Amino acid sequence: MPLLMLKDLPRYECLLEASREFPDLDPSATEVFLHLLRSGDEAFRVVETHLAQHEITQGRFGVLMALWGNCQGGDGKTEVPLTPAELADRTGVTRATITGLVDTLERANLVSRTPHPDDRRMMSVGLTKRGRKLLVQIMPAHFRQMAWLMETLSESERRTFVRLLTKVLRRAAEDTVSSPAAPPALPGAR
Amino acid sequence: MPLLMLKDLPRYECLLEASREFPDLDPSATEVFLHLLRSGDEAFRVVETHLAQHEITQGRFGVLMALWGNCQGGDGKTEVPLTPAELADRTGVTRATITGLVDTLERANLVSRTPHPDDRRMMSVGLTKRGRKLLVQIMPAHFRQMAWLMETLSESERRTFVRLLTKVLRRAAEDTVSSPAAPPALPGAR
DNA sequence: CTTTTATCGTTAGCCACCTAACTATCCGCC
DNA sequence: GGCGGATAGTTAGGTGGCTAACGATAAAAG
Repeated sequence: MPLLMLKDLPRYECLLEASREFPDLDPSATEVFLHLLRSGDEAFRVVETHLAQHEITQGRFGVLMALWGNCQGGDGKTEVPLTPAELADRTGVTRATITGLVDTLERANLVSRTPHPDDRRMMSVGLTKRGRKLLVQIMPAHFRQMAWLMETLSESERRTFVRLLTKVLRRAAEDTVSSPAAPPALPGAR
Repeated sequence: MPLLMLKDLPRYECLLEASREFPDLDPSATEVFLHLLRSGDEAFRVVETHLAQHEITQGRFGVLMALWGNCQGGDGKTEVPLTPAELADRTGVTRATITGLVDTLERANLVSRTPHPDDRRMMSVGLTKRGRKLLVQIMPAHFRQMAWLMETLSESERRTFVRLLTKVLRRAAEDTVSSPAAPPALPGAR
């Protein structure tokens, strides 16, 4: 689960010292990077712990929320059954993973699979009554938890935070699209 | 792998709208939370992709770095063999996981297990020559990648960023230590 | 109409995480 | 000295992620 296998982050002086041995090491960049992964892990752990009380993992929750579909789809009426491929697309995991998650959720009677009416290759996955009920039961505390986690940040800090996170996100996204045969220099050194 | 099973983050208006239906939902808090997990995932993916070229996962890299031990231990001489329990402690995973990772690394001849001289219950895990060589080979590009990822942030932005990340980290840490029998109200609603 | 190509969901097999239980060893106490 | 509890590492079994390959179906090409 942890993205960052490092419990105690190195002190800045350590990074500085290491940067003498390794000129490529940018102390402040490394510091931000490590803090980002560390904080993400911890924030994740907090909500994961809560969801676990309902036998729900982050992956299953992602599928349920996608099916719940408040916004995301944006077309007025919210809850709409989706195909596994659409679920994979929205949650960002592979179709194979969706198969497994839907298996689990179906076993727990939280979603149901039905053949797709138009295309016999496809399935249609939708929330069951029980799934809907569980979501309604879980969400308030889930939302409260996120709110609690960010309580110490002012509105202006939050805006700044989102701006910085977005900057990194965009930068990281550049790396994906980099040409397969990489140009001579840095961008990820692929 | 992904902490956040949600590829496209909801627009702020969506969160605002949803907050009318769910009063517990704090739009700006949720926005920060989702961005944090999303950016963490992406940053992780970037370095993971690089490490994968050397048949190294983030977990194995964590173990290797712990054994390399620049700073962390802090006692002058850097590289020191560690016991599995120490590795687990420093990397933040269970001893069982360490067993698996060390198995893999040992098979690849990057680390070696030897009986601990003082205590026959313990093992002593150390880098092999090959492991040391691989690290020296990997690290420069790894450092460059982190630097590249943060290149768009000024030094002052980085300081702000670390401050905000630390704030969230500390808040999240509060949740762990919360009394098993929780006090009446919120703190994570455990 | 037939053949190819693309797409769907699933399967099989790998990896790294977890918890719980186990064996071996050490240590404190009588 | 011997015995009970703590601690070491491992094992067993579960989960959720991945890739690669598959059979079924649909759509495009001939």
